[in-house]
Amino acid sequence: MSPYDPSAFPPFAVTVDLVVLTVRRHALCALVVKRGEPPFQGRWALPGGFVRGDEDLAAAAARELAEETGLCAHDPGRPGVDNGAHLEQLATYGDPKRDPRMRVVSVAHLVLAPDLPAPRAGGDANSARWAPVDELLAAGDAEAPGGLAFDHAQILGDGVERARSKIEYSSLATAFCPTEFTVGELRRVYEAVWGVALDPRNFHRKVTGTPGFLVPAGGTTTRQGGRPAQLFRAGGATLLNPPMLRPEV
Amino acid sequence: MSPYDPSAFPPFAVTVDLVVLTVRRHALCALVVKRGEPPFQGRWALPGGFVRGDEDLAAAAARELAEETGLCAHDPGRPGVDNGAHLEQLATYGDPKRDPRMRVVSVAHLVLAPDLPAPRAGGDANSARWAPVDELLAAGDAEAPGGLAFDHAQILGDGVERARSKIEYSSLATAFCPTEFTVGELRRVYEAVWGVALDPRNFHRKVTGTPGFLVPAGGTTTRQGGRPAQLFRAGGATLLNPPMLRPEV
DNA sequence: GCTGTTTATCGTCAGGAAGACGACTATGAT
DNA sequence: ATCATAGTCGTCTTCCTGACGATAAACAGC
Repeated sequence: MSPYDPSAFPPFAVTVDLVVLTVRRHALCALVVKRGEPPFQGRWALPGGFVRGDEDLAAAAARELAEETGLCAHDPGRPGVDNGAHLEQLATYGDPKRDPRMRVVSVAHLVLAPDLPAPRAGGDANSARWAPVDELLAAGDAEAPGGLAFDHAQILGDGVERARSKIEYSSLATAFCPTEFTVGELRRVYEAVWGVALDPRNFHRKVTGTPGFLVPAGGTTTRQGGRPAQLFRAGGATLLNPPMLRPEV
Repeated sequence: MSPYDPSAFPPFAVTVDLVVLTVRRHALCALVVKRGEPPFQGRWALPGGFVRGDEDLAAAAARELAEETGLCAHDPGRPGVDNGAHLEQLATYGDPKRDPRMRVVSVAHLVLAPDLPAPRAGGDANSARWAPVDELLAAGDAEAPGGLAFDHAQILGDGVERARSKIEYSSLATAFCPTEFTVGELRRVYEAVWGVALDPRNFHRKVTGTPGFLVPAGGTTTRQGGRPAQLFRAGGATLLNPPMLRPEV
């Protein structure tokens, strides 16, 4: 068969879906939007949309992210503005039955963002919200009445697992923090993402002792109450060696 | 816009490409096939092909793998025969210009296989071979005369990097070994994949001391020369904690 | 001002893991 | 018999981590 005869392959629709994670009030939260049309009308789903004909996958993800949140994604693959969120490709989902209407292959992307103001979804604030991932995943998949649409529960679970493991050996946890942050704020990020309590003294020793992880920003803040804490910025290091260790069990 | 109006999205072709890695003669090698038609006619490329209309992505990858190598892939996602190779999704490549003829989105998969007999490619042995990844990557990308076709140098590089990092914290290195193997053979896998020399004594202590990594198979072999070595099988553990450490620099 | 509370930061100590490397063992080759 | 090769067991030092005591600097309430 000729691999490029247009009749030799079936047509696919390609979409991007976004797992946008942030830490709000000590909980790991994901952005979900309410579906306005069938199937799964009225159900919550991950934001996403079709890839355009002349558009790269990462560009499509960044465009959808900007449309949904106003965030400017910082693609680590190419230098540029980094006043935004971290964006990386997560995985691709292509089960023939994942969309009941047609064959859709979805390239899921993972976004890690600092705490944001209330989400906007094309101006309609009622149709988008931050929801704790524990609640979303406990609600089950699309078979369950309150579960996410399509296979989005699976996608969200994969994204959360990626985030949980990636902050172990990279400095990505800083993507959940504002530009300047304290060691305590960074620790609360780890605690929220992993769902565990960490020893503040050992955590402080670890992160300040890892070269390139944090650089002092020169000020202090007392926004958490208690003794003023030094402010830091994310350092140049992206890989932590040795890694942060997630506590057992 | 209606997201499911067929006129609202452009048509894509979806393919799977395979990064099939093995260890041969102390070198990490990848399977490449010679292209029989333009573009890049006569150049080496990764094996792959179109996803069928009713086929899951992993199934398409397993089918292509079987067609190219006769290997039976062991998808860790679902239980089944595991007399074959490890297969996992790697990443998806969708640059609008990655194929000069049309819009093709390729879902790359990574396969780790034990050393195999000479490859077959549809019966034509001249059109497929194992090549050391160092040579393939040193040859450059599709711009260079001897480089891999399309963006396959990029895909291969990503697959190699995934394999290099994944054997650190998982027991995946055993996927490069036959069913029964010695500690020395497993060490040579790590040395080939990482391109470093490891201390045989510390390596032996590490792998035999990690619970669930190796289980004794009950025999010994002398196929490497020297003192007979105990034979092991891969144990049930998939995640190594603490991980194997790749030496610095 | 004083006291209690909260958070940040520094220090100490014991246990474990890893790198460096010595020593011994069991095979085949000469 | 001797040597080369590979495998296996120990030792020692160093570093990292977890557990946890102690001090520091802010604020709230009396």
